Amino acid sequence: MNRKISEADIYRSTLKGIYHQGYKSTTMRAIAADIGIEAATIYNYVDSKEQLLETLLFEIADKFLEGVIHIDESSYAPLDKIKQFVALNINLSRSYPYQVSLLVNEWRHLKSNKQEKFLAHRKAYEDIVAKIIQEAIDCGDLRDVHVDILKNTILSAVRWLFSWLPENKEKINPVEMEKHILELILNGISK
Amino acid sequence: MNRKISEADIYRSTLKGIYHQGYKSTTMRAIAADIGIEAATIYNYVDSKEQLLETLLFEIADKFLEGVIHIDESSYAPLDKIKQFVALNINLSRSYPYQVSLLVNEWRHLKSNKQEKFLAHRKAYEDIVAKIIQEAIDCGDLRDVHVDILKNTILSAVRWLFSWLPENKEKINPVEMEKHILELILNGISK
DNA sequence: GTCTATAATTCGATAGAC
DNA sequence: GTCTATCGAATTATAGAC
Repeated sequence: MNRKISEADIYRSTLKGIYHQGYKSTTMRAIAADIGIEAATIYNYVDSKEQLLETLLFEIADKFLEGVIHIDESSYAPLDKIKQFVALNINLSRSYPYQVSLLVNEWRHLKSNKQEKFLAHRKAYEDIVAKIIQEAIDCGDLRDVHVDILKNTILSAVRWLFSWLPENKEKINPVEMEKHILELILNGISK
Repeated sequence: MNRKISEADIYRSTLKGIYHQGYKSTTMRAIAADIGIEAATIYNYVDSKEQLLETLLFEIADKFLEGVIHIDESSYAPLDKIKQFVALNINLSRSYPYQVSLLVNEWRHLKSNKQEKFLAHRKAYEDIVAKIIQEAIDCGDLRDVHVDILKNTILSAVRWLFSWLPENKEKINPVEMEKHILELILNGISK
């Protein structure tokens, strides 16, 4: 064994860097220094900096799309599908908080064709979410509000977890947390 | 009059650039080209690129802090303060969507001392929000949930507007929109 | 597989002519 | 006030020794 590092070390360091400083500010030198090698060595594992972002980005995007497809294809009632969807977001944000953060902004740094691929991927994901929401409206389980407003409010209401969970010292009981968030989204903040 | 452009042109172009590509990818040359001048000319109006970001960032941060202070100091009941707070977010996101977007991530590109200033500013803002929420819990108007979960869910639930409103073709009636969003946050998505 | 050295580019910012 | 020209630093990526 004459390997100083592994490919996983590079991806882990890249992810940490992008999460804290953003893609552009995370230099190959900084990634290398973080794991104790020189920048040139990275190119023995990956082709380019963009490939690092691309891999990390589509890996987590696939998990979201797969998850929502499975929920959609399940036999749950529409409202229960939405509950499952919120749970999916909480679980992925808990398991992969750093990677989830990439989905918000960093896709802009992909080159044109990869960027289009990502946006198509995201559209497929959001279309399924919108479809589930529409079904829940149609069967009278959800408020009859403009579907975009409903969709974005739901999506947005769980988009703070990826930045909060890593810093959360108290380590709130995850089952309790999910219960509370679900309650807030389904039945509102007011008592 | 021998001025080709104005300071406002520079800030407007900078803001548009950062909104679409991020601070690091928005070069002084690109800003200049967008308004039909050379990059060097910008330095006749501002000292540095960071000054552009700093000005735009604190300008909008001040509006949020001022707004929430006025709400807190008003004679509204706690729950009504929260309604006012949601309305404040919707109004600022509508009036300054590009600038609001800066608050999410771009503050990371400020230099250390300005970054600390921003974070102190943001903490003051969120502390007031937390205080209002706690008061509303105490008087029995809000669900008795961990205040961080409540705060982040509310803050997050209106954080999609700045990116959605500029692209919203249908131009939904703003009064109607505010009513619906308020309803979703206060009473939940389920009917 | 990792290193040193460096090529090629791009960026923020300045100097000085007009 | 705006321009051309350019400096100096930083970046991604490659070449080649070991």
